Amino acid sequence: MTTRGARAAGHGARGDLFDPHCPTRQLLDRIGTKWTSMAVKTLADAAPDEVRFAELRRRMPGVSQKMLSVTLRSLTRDGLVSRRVEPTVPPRVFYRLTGLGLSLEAALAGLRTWAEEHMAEIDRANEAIGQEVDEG
Amino acid sequence: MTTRGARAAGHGARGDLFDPHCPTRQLLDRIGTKWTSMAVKTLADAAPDEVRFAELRRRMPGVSQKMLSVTLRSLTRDGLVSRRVEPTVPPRVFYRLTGLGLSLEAALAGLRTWAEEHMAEIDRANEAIGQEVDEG
DNA sequence: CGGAATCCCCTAGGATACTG
DNA sequence: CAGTATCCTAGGGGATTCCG
Repeated sequence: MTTRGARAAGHGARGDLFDPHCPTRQLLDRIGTKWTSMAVKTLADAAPDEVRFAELRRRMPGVSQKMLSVTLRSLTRDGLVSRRVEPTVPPRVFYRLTGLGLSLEAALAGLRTWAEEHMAEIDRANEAIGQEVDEG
Repeated sequence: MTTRGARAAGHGARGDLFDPHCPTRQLLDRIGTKWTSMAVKTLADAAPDEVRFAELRRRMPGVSQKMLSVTLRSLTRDGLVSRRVEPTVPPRVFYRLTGLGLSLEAALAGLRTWAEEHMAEIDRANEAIGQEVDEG
């Protein structure tokens, strides 16, 4: 999650710090961000309907308005989310996953399944540390 | 990637900042870390063979010895990687994915595929920013 | 209502040096 | 060889305030 600055430069450029052929790292830089996966999931649950900013915020417990804004802007830039503004006063802004976003959600679903099935094991492994000497 | 400190406390505890029923977030906190996914992949490619520390380091271009160490310790704590020490002088330490680690790799493979197929679109979307006004 | 700007803290993670 | 310990900085992300 460190090389985020490389985005503006375009990571196909010559001066890359890391393997430019590792799209996985790039992807994780995006979805590894605190609220991205939750936003994608929330929008996916609503699809094909659009969701307004405030409503989205309500469905994502704990997110600050700044971070939701930042997250959505990033997703929009990446072409994963579409943004529609109704130029009323006050304005209404709607978000929805694009086709690309939906396909990402499908890929994420796999991870989610794994997490749901196995995170408990990881927790148990962590708790087991420190006891292993006794049991030896 | 921020709430990492919650690990020691055990995220089943009462004081959780976020939904304790979101294992996906926990998982991303792990694999979203800069070197974790690369380490898992590298170990998976070698499986079922063990890999020594230095060899692993060589196969992961750019990783510092500190970060590899930290990453491996974390993976070991999580039960995703097994660690075997030969108490020779100098010592030789071998790493290998556990069954749990291998199953994670399988889940990660899905993400990798998605990334390889679609990161280019994301790049294109990013580059398109700024032109969209011209095109009307 | 949606969001941009500012301030500030905290952690990931790189460089370097030391140990067994 | 395989770490561990220390120092340092860049950036994520929370709170708060201001704007159209």
